[in-house]
Amino acid sequence: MAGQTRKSKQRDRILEVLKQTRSHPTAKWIYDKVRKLYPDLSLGTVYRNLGMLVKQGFVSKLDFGSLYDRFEARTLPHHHFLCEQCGSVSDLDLPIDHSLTKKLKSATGLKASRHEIRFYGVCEKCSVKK
Amino acid sequence: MAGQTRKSKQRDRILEVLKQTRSHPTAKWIYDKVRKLYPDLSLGTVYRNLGMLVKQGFVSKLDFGSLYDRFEARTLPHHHFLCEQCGSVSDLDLPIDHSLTKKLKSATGLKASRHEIRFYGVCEKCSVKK
DNA sequence: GTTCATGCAAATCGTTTGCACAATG
DNA sequence: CATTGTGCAAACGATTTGCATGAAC
Repeated sequence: MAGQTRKSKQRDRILEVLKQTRSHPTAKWIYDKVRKLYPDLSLGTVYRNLGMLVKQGFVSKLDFGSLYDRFEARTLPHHHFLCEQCGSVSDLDLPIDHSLTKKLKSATGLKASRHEIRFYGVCEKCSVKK
Repeated sequence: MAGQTRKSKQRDRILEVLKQTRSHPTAKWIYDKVRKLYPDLSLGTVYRNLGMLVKQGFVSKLDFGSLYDRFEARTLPHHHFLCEQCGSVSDLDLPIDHSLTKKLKSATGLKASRHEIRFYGVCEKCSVKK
């Protein structure tokens, strides 16, 4: 009843391609890569397999939040808390630590103009609901 | 030739609604709110006006990255650098500062299980291209 | 009156899903 | 053979866009 996972050449290749890149590709990019070996591959298969690989923990989906655009009338930089249960986003009033961008510069040479910290957890409302 | 921006009741109301909430609403949510006053409002108008307000700096669009899902075969937590020019995403090897979640807890009471820092700037490749 | 903003509907685009067939075990 | 994975195409859902009409100036 657990539902088995069978081997699939397509899935193996998808994971391999993903392991061999340092970029953070989209499904389409992976599709184009893998299609060189399996020209009949379909995008749907890529999405399905990525979903399985994420579920199995071999792959991370970069969590850029929900599918929806979200807006706010608060323009100054600030951090966010994202509830993993209800998907809500809350502003945080933590002070901005400007030394972080300096640390980034000295460690990597990259010049960032700003940064945002995203904390992930369970918000108060959701932790009350058992 | 600059193209003028005229006053519009709909846009005023959209900004007002956005200013009065502490949440980070979607376009649809705003649409439903504003429609109580202007029942003929269309979603397209909401999107158009949000775009204008963002361009004018009155509103921020929460930058959750591109429309596309992005994947990576790197499962351990790490930070990211996002290029504002070419949209590329790079992994960073900065150490994870676990004291941040403790600071969050003592400042707000919120318990985060993890966090991610996103630095925004111009990547090396793009800063070379003039 | 000229130009910009609106409402409506159709188009777009990334992602998901139903289905018949092929591959796995 | 029983079940899972695939390709294909259609469906889906958020966002964008073309167009005729209405509002701003």
